[in-house]
Amino acid sequence: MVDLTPKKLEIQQRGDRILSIARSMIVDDGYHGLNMDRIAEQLEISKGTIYNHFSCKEEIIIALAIETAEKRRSLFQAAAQFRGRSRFRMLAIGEADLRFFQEHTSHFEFERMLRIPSILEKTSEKRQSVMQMCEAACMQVVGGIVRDAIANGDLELTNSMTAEEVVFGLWSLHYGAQSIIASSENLDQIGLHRPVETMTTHTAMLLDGLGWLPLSTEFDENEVIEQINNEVFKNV
Amino acid sequence: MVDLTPKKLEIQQRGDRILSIARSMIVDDGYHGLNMDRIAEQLEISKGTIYNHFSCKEEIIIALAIETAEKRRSLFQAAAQFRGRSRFRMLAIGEADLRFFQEHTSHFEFERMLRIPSILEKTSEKRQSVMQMCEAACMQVVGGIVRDAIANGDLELTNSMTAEEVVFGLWSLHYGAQSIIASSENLDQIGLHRPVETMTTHTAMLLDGLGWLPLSTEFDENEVIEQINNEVFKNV
DNA sequence: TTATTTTCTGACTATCCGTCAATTTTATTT
DNA sequence: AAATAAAATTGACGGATAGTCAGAAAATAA
Repeated sequence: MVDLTPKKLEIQQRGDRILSIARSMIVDDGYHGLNMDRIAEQLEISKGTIYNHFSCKEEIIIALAIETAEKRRSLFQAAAQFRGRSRFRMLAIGEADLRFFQEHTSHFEFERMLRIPSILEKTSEKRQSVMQMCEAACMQVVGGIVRDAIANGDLELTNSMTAEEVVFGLWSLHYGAQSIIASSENLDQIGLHRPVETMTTHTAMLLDGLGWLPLSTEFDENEVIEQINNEVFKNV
Repeated sequence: MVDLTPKKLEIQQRGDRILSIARSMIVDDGYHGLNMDRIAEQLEISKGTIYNHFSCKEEIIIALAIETAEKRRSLFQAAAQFRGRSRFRMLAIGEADLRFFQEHTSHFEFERMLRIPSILEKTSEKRQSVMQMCEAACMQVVGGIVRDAIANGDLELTNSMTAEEVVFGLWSLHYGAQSIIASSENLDQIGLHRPVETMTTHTAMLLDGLGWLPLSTEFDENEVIEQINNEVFKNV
Protein backbone atom coordinates (compact mmCIF):
# COMPACT_ATOMS: atom_id res chain seq x y z
CA MET A 1 0.00 0.00 0.00
CA VAL A 2 2.75 2.46 -0.84
CA ASP A 3 0.94 4.48 -3.49
CA LEU A 4 -2.54 5.32 -2.30
CA THR A 5 -4.84 7.13 -4.63
CA PRO A 6 -5.48 10.72 -3.53
CA LYS A 7 -8.93 9.69 -2.38
CA LYS A 8 -7.74 6.75 -0.31
CA LEU A 9 -5.14 8.97 1.28
CA GLU A 10 -7.75 11.57 2.10
CA ILE A 11 -9.91 8.92 3.74
CA GLN A 12 -7.06 7.57 5.79
CA GLN A 13 -6.05 10.99 6.99
CA ARG A 14 -9.62 11.79 7.88
CA GLY A 15 -9.77 8.68 10.02
CA ASP A 16 -6.75 9.94 11.91
CA ARG A 17 -8.26 13.36 12.32
CA ILE A 18 -11.45 11.90 13.70
CA LEU A 19 -9.43 10.06 16.32
CA SER A 20 -7.36 13.10 17.09
CA ILE A 21 -10.39 15.31 17.70
CA ALA A 22 -12.17 12.57 19.63
CA ARG A 23 -9.14 12.13 21.87
CA SER A 24 -9.01 15.78 22.81
CA MET A 25 -12.75 15.83 23.40
CA ILE A 26 -12.47 12.96 25.86
CA VAL A 27 -9.38 14.38 27.52
CA ASP A 28 -11.14 17.71 27.97
CA ASP A 29 -14.65 16.63 28.88
CA GLY A 30 -14.61 12.91 29.50
CA TYR A 31 -16.94 10.30 28.16
CA HIS A 32 -19.88 12.62 27.74
CA GLY A 33 -17.69 15.14 25.96
CA LEU A 34 -17.35 12.77 23.03
CA ASN A 35 -20.09 13.88 20.66
CA MET A 36 -20.52 12.65 17.11
CA ASP A 37 -22.27 15.80 15.89
CA ARG A 38 -19.53 17.99 17.25
CA ILE A 39 -16.82 15.91 15.62
CA ALA A 40 -18.62 16.29 12.30
CA GLU A 41 -19.01 20.00 12.84
CA GLN A 42 -15.37 20.58 13.71
CA LEU A 43 -14.07 18.52 10.80
CA GLU A 44 -16.66 20.02 8.46
CA ILE A 45 -17.88 16.64 7.32
CA SER A 46 -21.25 15.03 7.74
CA LYS A 47 -22.04 12.67 10.56
CA GLY A 48 -22.68 9.85 8.13
CA THR A 49 -19.07 10.00 7.02
CA ILE A 50 -17.87 9.40 10.55
CA TYR A 51 -19.93 6.24 10.59
CA ASN A 52 -18.08 5.13 7.47
CA HIS A 53 -14.96 5.07 9.61
CA PHE A 54 -16.31 3.87 12.96
CA SER A 55 -19.48 1.90 13.39
CA CYS A 56 -20.27 3.46 16.74
CA LYS A 57 -19.03 5.77 19.45
CA GLU A 58 -17.48 2.99 21.44
CA GLU A 59 -15.47 1.91 18.42
CA ILE A 60 -13.73 5.28 18.55
CA ILE A 61 -12.91 4.77 22.19
CA ILE A 62 -11.33 1.39 21.64
CA ALA A 63 -9.44 2.71 18.62
CA LEU A 64 -7.95 5.41 20.83
CA ALA A 65 -7.09 2.87 23.50
CA ILE A 66 -5.38 0.71 20.90
CA GLU A 67 -3.25 3.62 19.69
CA THR A 68 -1.77 4.10 23.12
CA ALA A 69 -1.71 0.41 24.02
CA GLU A 70 0.57 -0.12 21.03
CA LYS A 71 2.90 2.53 22.30
CA ARG A 72 3.05 0.76 25.61
CA ARG A 73 3.80 -2.51 23.95
CA SER A 74 6.72 -1.07 22.03
CA LEU A 75 8.04 0.62 25.16
CA PHE A 76 7.88 -2.69 27.00
CA GLN A 77 9.59 -4.53 24.18
CA ALA A 78 12.34 -1.94 24.07
CA ALA A 79 12.79 -2.17 27.84
CA ALA A 80 13.10 -5.94 27.75
CA GLN A 81 16.13 -5.56 25.45
CA PHE A 82 18.13 -4.12 28.34
CA ARG A 83 21.22 -6.21 28.97
CA GLY A 84 21.69 -7.14 32.55
CA ARG A 85 20.43 -9.28 35.37
CA SER A 86 16.76 -10.24 35.31
CA ARG A 87 15.85 -7.91 38.13
CA PHE A 88 17.41 -4.98 36.31
CA ARG A 89 15.41 -5.85 33.23
CA MET A 90 12.29 -5.72 35.40
CA LEU A 91 13.42 -2.31 36.52
CA ALA A 92 13.61 -1.32 32.86
CA ILE A 93 10.03 -2.49 32.42
CA GLY A 94 9.06 -0.35 35.41
CA GLU A 95 10.78 2.60 33.81
CA ALA A 96 8.93 1.96 30.54
CA ASP A 97 5.65 1.77 32.40
CA LEU A 98 6.46 5.00 34.18
CA ARG A 99 7.22 6.82 30.96
CA PHE A 100 4.06 5.47 29.43
CA PHE A 101 1.98 6.61 32.37
CA GLN A 102 3.42 10.08 32.37
CA GLU A 103 3.07 10.60 28.65
CA HIS A 104 -0.28 8.91 28.17
CA THR A 105 -2.18 9.40 31.39
CA SER A 106 -5.40 9.56 29.43
CA HIS A 107 -4.93 5.95 28.34
CA PHE A 108 -6.18 4.87 31.72
CA GLU A 109 -9.39 6.74 31.22
CA PHE A 110 -9.98 4.88 27.96
CA GLU A 111 -9.09 1.58 29.56
CA ARG A 112 -11.42 2.22 32.47
CA MET A 113 -14.27 3.00 30.10
CA LEU A 114 -13.61 -0.21 28.20
CA ARG A 115 -13.77 -2.21 31.40
CA ILE A 116 -17.41 -1.22 31.67
CA PRO A 117 -19.10 -4.20 30.03
CA SER A 118 -21.89 -2.25 28.36
CA ILE A 119 -19.29 -0.11 26.63
CA LEU A 120 -16.94 -2.93 25.62
CA GLU A 121 -19.89 -4.92 24.30
CA LYS A 122 -20.53 -2.45 21.54
CA THR A 123 -17.01 -2.61 20.14
CA SER A 124 -16.03 -4.93 17.30
CA GLU A 125 -14.54 -8.34 17.92
CA LYS A 126 -11.71 -7.30 15.69
CA ARG A 127 -10.56 -4.34 17.73
CA GLN A 128 -11.19 -6.25 20.94
CA SER A 129 -8.73 -8.88 19.85
CA VAL A 130 -6.16 -6.29 18.77
CA MET A 131 -6.46 -4.80 22.22
CA GLN A 132 -6.06 -8.20 23.84
CA MET A 133 -3.03 -8.88 21.67
CA CYS A 134 -1.38 -5.74 22.96
CA GLU A 135 -2.10 -6.69 26.54
CA ALA A 136 -0.97 -10.24 25.98
CA ALA A 137 2.23 -9.04 24.32
CA CYS A 138 3.07 -6.89 27.35
CA MET A 139 2.39 -9.81 29.65
CA GLN A 140 4.51 -12.07 27.47
CA VAL A 141 7.42 -9.67 27.69
CA VAL A 142 7.22 -9.49 31.46
CA GLY A 143 6.53 -13.22 31.73
CA GLY A 144 9.64 -13.90 29.69
CA ILE A 145 11.78 -11.98 32.14
CA VAL A 146 10.21 -13.86 35.04
CA ARG A 147 10.95 -17.19 33.37
CA ASP A 148 14.53 -16.12 32.67
CA ALA A 149 14.92 -15.20 36.30
CA ILE A 150 13.65 -18.59 37.38
CA ALA A 151 15.88 -20.32 34.87
CA ASN A 152 19.05 -18.68 36.10
CA GLY A 153 18.20 -18.88 39.78
CA ASP A 154 17.56 -15.19 40.46
CA LEU A 155 14.02 -16.11 41.41
CA GLU A 156 12.70 -19.17 43.13
CA LEU A 157 8.93 -19.38 43.33
CA THR A 158 7.27 -20.85 46.38
CA ASN A 159 3.53 -21.23 47.04
CA SER A 160 3.35 -23.12 43.75
CA MET A 161 3.19 -19.77 42.01
CA THR A 162 3.58 -19.58 38.27
CA ALA A 163 5.34 -16.98 36.14
CA GLU A 164 1.95 -15.74 34.88
CA GLU A 165 0.85 -15.21 38.44
CA VAL A 166 3.90 -13.13 39.20
CA VAL A 167 3.01 -10.97 36.21
CA PHE A 168 -0.55 -10.66 37.49
CA GLY A 169 0.68 -9.31 40.82
CA LEU A 170 2.81 -6.63 39.21
CA TRP A 171 0.08 -5.82 36.73
CA SER A 172 -2.49 -5.45 39.52
CA LEU A 173 -0.26 -3.21 41.58
CA HIS A 174 0.51 -0.92 38.65
CA TYR A 175 -2.94 -0.94 37.14
CA GLY A 176 -4.50 -0.19 40.52
CA ALA A 177 -2.07 2.55 41.45
CA GLN A 178 -2.22 4.24 38.07
CA SER A 179 -5.96 4.02 37.93
CA ILE A 180 -6.27 5.56 41.38
CA ILE A 181 -3.73 8.27 40.63
CA ALA A 182 -5.29 9.17 37.30
CA SER A 183 -8.77 9.46 38.74
CA SER A 184 -8.23 11.03 42.14
CA GLU A 185 -7.72 14.69 42.73
CA ASN A 186 -7.29 14.66 46.45
CA LEU A 187 -4.42 12.26 47.02
CA ASP A 188 -2.30 15.00 48.49
CA GLN A 189 -4.94 15.67 51.11
CA ILE A 190 -4.80 12.10 52.36
CA GLY A 191 -1.07 12.15 52.76
CA LEU A 192 0.03 10.76 49.41
CA HIS A 193 2.41 13.38 48.15
CA ARG A 194 4.41 11.32 45.67
CA PRO A 195 2.11 8.51 44.61
CA VAL A 196 4.10 7.54 41.52
CA GLU A 197 7.31 7.13 43.50
CA THR A 198 5.37 5.21 46.13
CA MET A 199 4.13 2.82 43.48
CA THR A 200 7.69 2.25 42.30
CA THR A 201 8.88 1.58 45.83
CA HIS A 202 6.09 -0.91 46.40
CA THR A 203 7.04 -2.70 43.22
CA ALA A 204 10.53 -3.09 44.59
CA MET A 205 9.12 -4.31 47.91
CA LEU A 206 6.96 -6.88 46.17
CA LEU A 207 9.92 -8.19 44.18
CA ASP A 208 11.93 -8.31 47.39
CA GLY A 209 9.12 -10.25 49.03
CA LEU A 210 9.23 -12.75 46.19
CA GLY A 211 12.95 -13.03 46.81
CA TRP A 212 13.96 -11.82 43.37
CA LEU A 213 17.73 -11.37 43.44
CA PRO A 214 19.47 -9.08 43.76
CA LEU A 215 17.29 -7.60 46.48
CA SER A 216 16.70 -3.86 46.40
CA THR A 217 19.11 -3.48 49.33
CA GLU A 218 21.89 -5.07 47.34
CA PHE A 219 22.21 -2.58 44.50
CA ASP A 220 21.86 1.10 43.74
CA GLU A 221 18.58 1.53 41.96
CA ASN A 222 19.30 5.04 40.69
CA GLU A 223 22.50 3.90 39.10
CA VAL A 224 20.80 1.09 37.21
CA ILE A 225 17.99 3.38 36.11
CA GLU A 226 20.47 5.85 34.72
CA GLN A 227 22.05 3.04 32.78
CA ILE A 228 18.63 1.97 31.51
CA ASN A 229 17.82 5.48 30.38
CA ASN A 230 21.14 5.74 28.56
CA GLU A 231 20.90 2.44 26.82
CA VAL A 232 17.24 1.82 26.16
CA PHE A 233 15.52 5.17 26.14
CA LYS A 234 18.35 7.37 24.93
CA ASN A 235 16.40 8.45 21.86
CA VAL A 236 13.45 9.67 23.89
CA MET B 1 -37.93 9.18 63.74
CA VAL B 2 -39.47 6.08 65.25
CA ASP B 3 -43.05 6.70 64.18
CA LEU B 4 -43.15 7.71 60.57
CA THR B 5 -46.47 8.66 59.09
CA PRO B 6 -47.73 6.06 56.65
CA LYS B 7 -46.86 8.39 53.80
CA LYS B 8 -43.31 8.99 54.96
CA LEU B 9 -42.83 5.28 55.36
CA GLU B 10 -44.14 4.66 51.87
CA ILE B 11 -41.71 7.22 50.46
CA GLN B 12 -38.78 5.73 52.28
CA GLN B 13 -39.60 2.23 51.12
CA ARG B 14 -40.02 3.45 47.59
CA GLY B 15 -36.54 4.96 47.70
CA ASP B 16 -35.19 1.57 48.66
CA ARG B 17 -37.12 -0.14 45.92
CA ILE B 18 -35.79 2.28 43.33
CA LEU B 19 -32.26 1.41 44.39
CA SER B 20 -33.02 -2.27 44.44
CA ILE B 21 -34.38 -2.28 40.91
CA ALA B 22 -31.61 0.00 39.67
CA ARG B 23 -29.00 -2.32 41.15
CA SER B 24 -30.36 -5.35 39.36
CA MET B 25 -30.64 -3.39 36.13
CA ILE B 26 -26.97 -2.46 36.29
CA VAL B 27 -25.89 -5.92 37.35
CA ASP B 28 -27.81 -7.44 34.43
CA ASP B 29 -27.15 -4.93 31.69
CA GLY B 30 -24.48 -2.55 32.88
CA TYR B 31 -24.48 1.20 32.74
CA HIS B 32 -26.69 1.42 29.70
CA GLY B 33 -29.16 -0.96 31.30
CA LEU B 34 -30.03 1.65 33.90
CA ASN B 35 -33.05 3.41 32.46
CA MET B 36 -35.24 5.86 34.32
CA ASP B 37 -38.35 5.12 32.26
CA ARG B 38 -38.03 1.42 32.87
CA ILE B 39 -37.60 1.89 36.62
CA ALA B 40 -40.80 3.94 36.64
CA GLU B 41 -42.60 1.34 34.58
CA GLN B 42 -41.54 -1.57 36.77
CA LEU B 43 -42.43 0.20 40.01
CA GLU B 44 -45.64 1.56 38.51
CA ILE B 45 -44.84 5.11 39.45
CA SER B 46 -44.21 8.10 37.25
CA LYS B 47 -40.76 9.18 36.24
CA GLY B 48 -41.17 12.48 38.02
CA THR B 49 -41.46 10.66 41.32
CA ILE B 50 -38.07 9.03 40.83
CA TYR B 51 -36.63 12.50 40.49
CA ASN B 52 -38.10 13.37 43.88
CA HIS B 53 -35.76 10.77 45.30
CA PHE B 54 -32.68 11.18 43.10
CA SER B 55 -31.79 14.29 41.19
CA CYS B 56 -30.20 12.37 38.33
CA LYS B 57 -29.19 8.98 37.08
CA GLU B 58 -25.68 9.28 38.42
CA GLU B 59 -27.05 10.00 41.87
CA ILE B 60 -28.56 6.53 41.86
CA ILE B 61 -25.22 5.04 40.92
CA ILE B 62 -23.38 6.73 43.76
CA ALA B 63 -26.17 5.81 46.19
CA LEU B 64 -25.69 2.18 45.22
CA ALA B 65 -21.94 2.48 45.60
CA ILE B 66 -22.40 4.00 49.04
CA GLU B 67 -24.64 1.14 50.17
CA THR B 68 -21.91 -1.38 49.48
CA ALA B 69 -19.05 0.89 50.53
CA GLU B 70 -20.65 1.09 53.96
CA LYS B 71 -20.72 -2.66 54.17
CA ARG B 72 -17.04 -2.73 53.39
CA ARG B 73 -16.31 -0.18 56.04
CA SER B 74 -18.09 -2.18 58.70
CA LEU B 75 -16.33 -5.35 57.59
CA PHE B 76 -12.98 -3.58 57.87
CA GLN B 77 -13.81 -2.16 61.27
CA ALA B 78 -14.86 -5.58 62.48
CA ALA B 79 -11.65 -7.11 61.13
CA ALA B 80 -9.48 -4.54 62.88
CA GLN B 81 -10.93 -5.70 66.21
CA PHE B 82 -9.09 -8.99 65.89
CA ARG B 83 -6.78 -9.50 68.83
CA GLY B 84 -3.31 -10.49 67.87
CA ARG B 85 -0.09 -9.29 66.32
CA SER B 86 -0.30 -6.48 63.82
CA ARG B 87 0.42 -8.69 60.87
CA PHE B 88 -2.41 -10.99 61.85
CA ARG B 89 -4.74 -8.04 62.06
CA MET B 90 -3.71 -7.14 58.51
CA LEU B 91 -4.59 -10.68 57.57
CA ALA B 92 -8.00 -10.09 59.08
CA ILE B 93 -8.39 -7.03 56.88
CA GLY B 94 -7.45 -9.13 53.89
CA GLU B 95 -10.09 -11.65 54.88
CA ALA B 96 -12.68 -8.87 55.23
CA ASP B 97 -11.74 -7.54 51.82
CA LEU B 98 -12.04 -11.01 50.34
CA ARG B 99 -15.48 -11.52 51.79
CA PHE B 100 -16.55 -8.15 50.55
CA PHE B 101 -15.27 -8.86 47.07
CA GLN B 102 -17.01 -12.20 46.85
CA GLU B 103 -20.34 -10.96 48.14
CA HIS B 104 -20.40 -7.60 46.40
CA THR B 105 -18.51 -8.07 43.16
CA SER B 106 -20.80 -5.56 41.50
CA HIS B 107 -19.48 -2.83 43.79
CA PHE B 108 -16.41 -2.60 41.61
CA GLU B 109 -18.52 -1.87 38.59
CA PHE B 110 -20.12 1.04 40.41
CA GLU B 111 -16.77 2.28 41.62
CA ARG B 112 -15.32 2.07 38.14
CA MET B 113 -18.20 4.08 36.75
CA LEU B 114 -17.70 6.71 39.42
CA ARG B 115 -14.05 7.02 38.50
CA ILE B 116 -15.14 8.35 35.14
CA PRO B 117 -15.06 12.10 35.78
CA SER B 118 -18.03 12.98 33.63
CA ILE B 119 -20.13 10.59 35.70
CA LEU B 120 -18.81 11.60 39.10
CA GLU B 121 -19.28 15.25 38.20
CA LYS B 122 -23.02 14.91 38.08
CA THR B 123 -23.35 13.50 41.58
CA SER B 124 -24.08 15.64 44.62
CA GLU B 125 -21.31 16.98 46.82
CA LYS B 126 -23.11 15.42 49.71
CA ARG B 127 -22.99 11.86 48.47
CA GLN B 128 -19.47 12.39 47.17
CA SER B 129 -18.33 13.23 50.63
CA VAL B 130 -20.18 10.29 52.17
CA MET B 131 -18.36 8.08 49.68
CA GLN B 132 -15.04 9.70 50.54
CA MET B 133 -15.77 9.22 54.23
CA CYS B 134 -16.24 5.52 53.67
CA GLU B 135 -13.00 5.27 51.75
CA ALA B 136 -11.15 7.35 54.28
CA ALA B 137 -12.53 5.27 57.15
CA CYS B 138 -11.23 2.10 55.52
CA MET B 139 -7.85 3.72 55.00
CA GLN B 140 -7.83 4.94 58.59
CA VAL B 141 -8.48 1.45 59.86
CA VAL B 142 -5.64 0.00 57.83
CA GLY B 143 -3.41 2.98 58.58
CA GLY B 144 -4.01 2.44 62.28
CA ILE B 145 -2.77 -1.11 62.06
CA VAL B 146 0.31 0.04 60.16
CA ARG B 147 1.06 2.63 62.83
CA ASP B 148 0.58 0.07 65.58
CA ALA B 149 3.00 -2.20 63.80
CA ILE B 150 5.56 0.57 63.58
CA ALA B 151 5.03 1.47 67.23
CA ASN B 152 5.67 -2.02 68.51
CA GLY B 153 8.53 -2.78 66.16
CA ASP B 154 6.82 -5.34 63.92
CA LEU B 155 7.39 -2.99 61.01
CA GLU B 156 10.29 -0.69 60.31
CA LEU B 157 9.82 1.58 57.31
CA THR B 158 12.76 2.44 55.11
CA ASN B 159 12.78 4.61 51.99
CA SER B 160 11.23 7.33 54.14
CA MET B 161 7.89 5.70 53.54
CA THR B 162 4.89 6.76 55.58
CA ALA B 163 2.04 4.69 56.98
CA GLU B 164 -0.33 6.25 54.42
CA GLU B 165 1.95 5.15 51.65
CA VAL B 166 1.94 1.59 52.91
CA VAL B 167 -1.85 1.70 52.80
CA PHE B 168 -1.69 3.05 49.27
CA GLY B 169 0.39 0.09 48.13
CA LEU B 170 -2.03 -2.45 49.54
CA TRP B 171 -4.98 -0.49 48.26
CA SER B 172 -3.50 -0.35 44.75
CA LEU B 173 -2.73 -4.04 44.68
CA HIS B 174 -6.21 -5.01 45.81
CA TYR B 175 -8.07 -2.41 43.79
CA GLY B 176 -6.15 -3.34 40.67
CA ALA B 177 -6.52 -7.07 41.10
CA GLN B 178 -10.19 -6.92 41.94
CA SER B 179 -10.90 -4.53 39.13
CA ILE B 180 -9.14 -6.79 36.65
CA ILE B 181 -10.80 -9.92 37.99
CA ALA B 182 -14.27 -8.39 37.99
CA SER B 183 -13.98 -7.12 34.44
CA SER B 184 -12.09 -9.88 32.65
CA GLU B 185 -13.66 -13.04 31.37
CA ASN B 186 -10.61 -14.70 29.95
CA LEU B 187 -8.20 -14.84 32.87
CA ASP B 188 -8.23 -18.60 32.79
CA GLN B 189 -7.05 -18.57 29.20
CA ILE B 190 -3.96 -16.58 30.07
CA GLY B 191 -2.94 -18.93 32.84
CA LEU B 192 -4.56 -17.26 35.82
CA HIS B 193 -6.62 -20.03 37.30
CA ARG B 194 -6.99 -18.77 40.84
CA PRO B 195 -6.65 -15.00 40.63
CA VAL B 196 -8.15 -14.28 44.03
CA GLU B 197 -5.72 -16.59 45.78
CA THR B 198 -2.91 -15.10 43.73
CA MET B 199 -3.85 -11.64 44.94
CA THR B 200 -3.77 -12.86 48.53
CA THR B 201 -0.36 -14.42 48.05
CA HIS B 202 1.00 -11.23 46.54
CA THR B 203 -0.30 -9.27 49.48
CA ALA B 204 1.69 -11.53 51.73
CA MET B 205 4.76 -11.11 49.51
CA LEU B 206 4.44 -7.35 49.62
CA LEU B 207 4.20 -7.36 53.40
CA ASP B 208 7.21 -9.67 53.52
CA GLY B 209 9.08 -7.29 51.26
CA LEU B 210 8.31 -4.45 53.66
CA GLY B 211 9.69 -6.65 56.42
CA TRP B 212 6.46 -6.78 58.37
CA LEU B 213 6.98 -9.31 61.16
CA PRO B 214 6.25 -12.10 61.49
CA LEU B 215 7.12 -12.94 57.90
CA SER B 216 4.78 -15.27 56.04
CA THR B 217 7.35 -18.04 56.41
CA GLU B 218 7.24 -17.76 60.18
CA PHE B 219 3.60 -18.64 60.81
CA ASP B 220 0.81 -20.81 59.50
CA GLU B 221 -1.51 -18.52 57.57
CA ASN B 222 -4.40 -20.98 57.41
CA GLU B 223 -4.37 -21.42 61.13
CA VAL B 224 -4.56 -17.68 61.74
CA ILE B 225 -7.32 -17.26 59.18
CA GLU B 226 -9.35 -19.96 60.85
CA GLN B 227 -8.94 -18.11 64.11
CA ILE B 228 -10.01 -14.87 62.42
CA ASN B 229 -13.09 -16.50 60.98
CA ASN B 230 -14.03 -17.92 64.35
CA GLU B 231 -13.54 -14.73 66.28
CA VAL B 232 -14.41 -11.90 63.93
CA PHE B 233 -16.71 -13.31 61.30
CA LYS B 234 -18.39 -16.09 63.25
CA ASN B 235 -21.83 -14.56 62.78
CA VAL B 236 -21.52 -14.54 59.02
C1' DT C 1 -17.98 10.99 -22.70
C1' DT C 2 -20.69 7.71 -20.43
C1' DA C 3 -21.45 4.19 -17.06
C1' DT C 4 -20.54 2.27 -12.73
C1' DT C 5 -18.95 2.18 -8.28
C1' DT C 6 -17.82 4.50 -4.16
C1' DT C 7 -18.39 8.05 -1.00
C1' DC C 8 -20.86 11.67 1.20
C1' DT C 9 -24.78 14.09 2.94
C1' DG C 10 -28.17 15.70 6.29
C1' DA C 11 -32.84 15.12 7.28
C1' DC C 12 -35.05 11.73 9.92
C1' DT C 13 -36.05 8.19 13.58
C1' DA C 14 -35.42 6.45 18.04
C1' DT C 15 -34.07 6.67 22.67
C1' DC C 16 -33.68 8.59 26.86
C1' DC C 17 -32.70 12.22 30.39
C1' DG C 18 -34.69 15.69 33.02
C1' DT C 19 -38.58 19.48 33.69
C1' DC C 20 -42.76 21.51 35.24
C1' DA C 21 -47.60 23.08 35.24
C1' DA C 22 -51.56 20.84 36.45
C1' DT C 23 -53.66 17.42 39.34
C1' DT C 24 -54.24 14.39 43.16
C1' DT C 25 -53.31 13.10 47.73
C1' DT C 26 -52.19 14.08 52.45
C1' DA C 27 -51.96 16.99 56.45
C1' DT C 28 -53.65 20.87 59.04
C1' DT C 29 -56.84 24.18 60.62
C1' DT C 30 -61.29 25.88 61.67
C1' DA D 1 -66.76 17.38 59.04
C1' DA D 2 -65.56 20.85 55.90
C1' DA D 3 -62.33 24.02 54.28
C1' DT D 4 -57.78 25.16 53.49
C1' DA D 5 -52.93 24.65 52.98
C1' DA D 6 -49.02 21.85 51.94
C1' DA D 7 -46.86 18.03 49.84
C1' DA D 8 -46.47 14.61 46.51
C1' DT D 9 -47.47 12.75 42.00
C1' DT D 10 -48.17 12.74 37.22
C1' DG D 11 -47.05 12.37 32.30
C1' DA D 12 -46.78 15.21 28.37
C1' DC D 13 -43.12 17.81 26.73
C1' DG D 14 -38.43 19.87 25.40
C1' DG D 15 -33.88 18.93 24.36
C1' DA D 16 -29.81 16.30 23.41
C1' DT D 17 -27.66 12.95 20.87
C1' DA D 18 -26.75 8.19 18.74
C1' DG D 19 -27.35 5.96 14.63
C1' DT D 20 -29.83 5.26 9.69
C1' DC D 21 -30.58 5.58 4.89
C1' DA D 22 -32.31 7.21 0.39
C1' DG D 23 -30.74 10.30 -2.67
C1' DA D 24 -26.90 13.45 -4.31
C1' DA D 25 -22.19 14.06 -5.46
C1' DA D 26 -17.74 12.57 -6.55
C1' DA D 27 -14.38 9.29 -8.03
C1' DT D 28 -13.16 5.61 -10.97
C1' DA D 29 -13.63 2.54 -14.91
C1' DA D 30 -15.07 1.66 -19.49
